[in-house]
Amino acid sequence: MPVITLPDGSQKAFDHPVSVLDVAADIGPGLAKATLAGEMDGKLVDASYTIEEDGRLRIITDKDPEGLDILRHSCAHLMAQAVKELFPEAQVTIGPVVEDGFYYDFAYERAFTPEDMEAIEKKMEELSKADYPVSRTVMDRDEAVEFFRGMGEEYKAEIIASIPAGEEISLYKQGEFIDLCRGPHIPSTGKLKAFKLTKLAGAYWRGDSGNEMLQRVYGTAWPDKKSLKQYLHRLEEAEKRDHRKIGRKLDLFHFQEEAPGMVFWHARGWTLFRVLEDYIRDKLRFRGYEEVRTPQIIDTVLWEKSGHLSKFDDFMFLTHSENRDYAVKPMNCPAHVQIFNQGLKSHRDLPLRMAEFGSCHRNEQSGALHGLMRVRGMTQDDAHIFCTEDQIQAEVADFIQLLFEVYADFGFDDILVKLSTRPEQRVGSDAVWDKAEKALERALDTTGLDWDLQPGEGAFYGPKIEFSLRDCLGRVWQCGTIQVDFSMPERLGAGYIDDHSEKQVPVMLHRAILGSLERFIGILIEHYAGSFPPWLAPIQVRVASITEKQEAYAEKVTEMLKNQGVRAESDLRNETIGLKIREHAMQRIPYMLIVGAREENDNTVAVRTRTGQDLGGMSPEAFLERLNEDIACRGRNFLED
RNA sequence: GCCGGAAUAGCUCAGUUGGUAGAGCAACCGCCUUGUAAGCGGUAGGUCGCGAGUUCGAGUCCCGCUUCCGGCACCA
Repeated sequence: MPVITLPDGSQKAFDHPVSVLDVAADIGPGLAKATLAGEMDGKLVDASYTIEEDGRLRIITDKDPEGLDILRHSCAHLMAQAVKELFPEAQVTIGPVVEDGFYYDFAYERAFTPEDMEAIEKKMEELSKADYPVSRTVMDRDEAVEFFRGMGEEYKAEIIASIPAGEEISLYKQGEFIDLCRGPHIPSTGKLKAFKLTKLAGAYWRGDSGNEMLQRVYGTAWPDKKSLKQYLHRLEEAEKRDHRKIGRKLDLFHFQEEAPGMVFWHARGWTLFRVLEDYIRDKLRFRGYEEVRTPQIIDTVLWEKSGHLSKFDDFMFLTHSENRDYAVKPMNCPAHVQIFNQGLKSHRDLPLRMAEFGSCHRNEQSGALHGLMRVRGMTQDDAHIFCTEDQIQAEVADFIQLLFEVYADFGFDDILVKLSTRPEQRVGSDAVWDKAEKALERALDTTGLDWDLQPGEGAFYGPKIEFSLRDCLGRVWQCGTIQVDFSMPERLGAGYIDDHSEKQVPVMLHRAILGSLERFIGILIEHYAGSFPPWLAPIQVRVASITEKQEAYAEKVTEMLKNQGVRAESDLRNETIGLKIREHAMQRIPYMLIVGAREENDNTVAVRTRTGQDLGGMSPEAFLERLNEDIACRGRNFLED
């Protein structure tokens, strides 16, 4: 005779076992209709789940985040049902929920076409209208394997076979369609009213490129049509922020066929690049780094010694000249060790922090390239810290602090932090790994950040921390990193003399704040949607004359600003002021100074921002003062806040 | 690299069953002398990504390649 406690603390007593749906109906018909599932004593269950014991129940509707996930998961099943009806030969595999939607992978003799996708979506509409009840049954593991094998579903059988024997397998059935699933699911297919299939893709079975490729269909699902429409609109808006589009519109850079994955920086993009580089240089100056520069191509002998050539030869650009083989450097560390190795180092020299804006080339696989985010020619804001094991933690903590200081200057508040620990294949003793992993972990914990552990994901030479940011469509890109390296210094013969006059091998920390300047600029473009804060904007100020009579005055104002270090340009074209304003506003230039007869007469400028705010008239000097305040704080345009 | 899609003027895109390649914006040249998001008129601009094939004839159909886009895999 269950007594059920609801989230508001109220209790309901029943003299017979009841389902989640019964409880919802007892509360009200509206809630019963909205019920998708329940949470019984912290465990998600179907709406049809029978409650026999006392417990705490929460009714899940599409207003709950769990409800939305259930809706999407059920939508994946609906899609699988549609695919099986249209393509009975197709085999189902897995269909999980992802951000904003779901996907399902199918094994089929040919690839699905965009037309197939439309047909699948149409079939889903039909199946939803038919409002099939979704029912749950359980089976013994071996029974389930046989069951799916009997249906010709080899992939499902394989998945189930990998579940430990004796475990109960739950199956969900809607109409003729049956799928293995932990659940829970919605009570009937009619609950799915707002969905859309979004993209087709190939995906490897079990995520392994050695396996066959399956057909993946992505979709999105929402509680109602309005939310779906809003989501699709959000996507459209996000796509407008695409750094490749904005890069073209703002004349920042381009790519061309003859140099895939390598950037042609235009004047404005290069200005941005240099501002960013100088900004980091300035940060490093006060943190005890020394900046160096190392060769672009180095004899392959060094890359053999470092171990890179044997591991990454497919990804290195090789070149040959006068009976010598060279590699274009894919990373800077071996070169930095060469500098470290010049002259005998003492423990008093450690930690030694060596930075380089290192231009590196990696022959990334063609399918991996993605605008500025994944390139073949990149510039890392790289540095290597040579230190003792005891210095690791302090150096890491110091670096994380610096990284967050930098990211804060750009207003990033969604930084994904991951710690990757020892993989199976590795160098170095367990004692050393213990020490390094602990050091990274402690350094992370002192920051109070949320971070994820990725066991076994570290490099063979040491553990690492990764800092990732998202692009306009939510794709995650690793930017900053700090990695401990127990291997390279020894391989390349680095050493220092300790306080007992003994030779020791230093630990090397590889670290980058931005990662690659290219990728970071790509992220920045999307983050600001091209409206860079004044300190970053390639052109900060545009002085626009109203008629040609103000040419000389406009030039004078522009020159004055330029002499004060402002990136100012004048627009003296014989065009209407309306056109000039439109064009410069679209170019996202933070400030426009408009000069007509009145301004020339008063020795002022009329200040307008790219968002259309009118700051009124002021002297050029007064404007300069405000601009400099703005630039100094690195915040957003003062008029936009 | 793998699966799918795409490539037409500087940009965004149209181009029917195979029959002499189009628009808007930008550019250039005039006129206008302009007051806070597009002034008016004119001119020019293309080996339809590259290569081969089918055909009397290919932007359009077939094949190969390149690059890009969306995923997957990879990322020292």
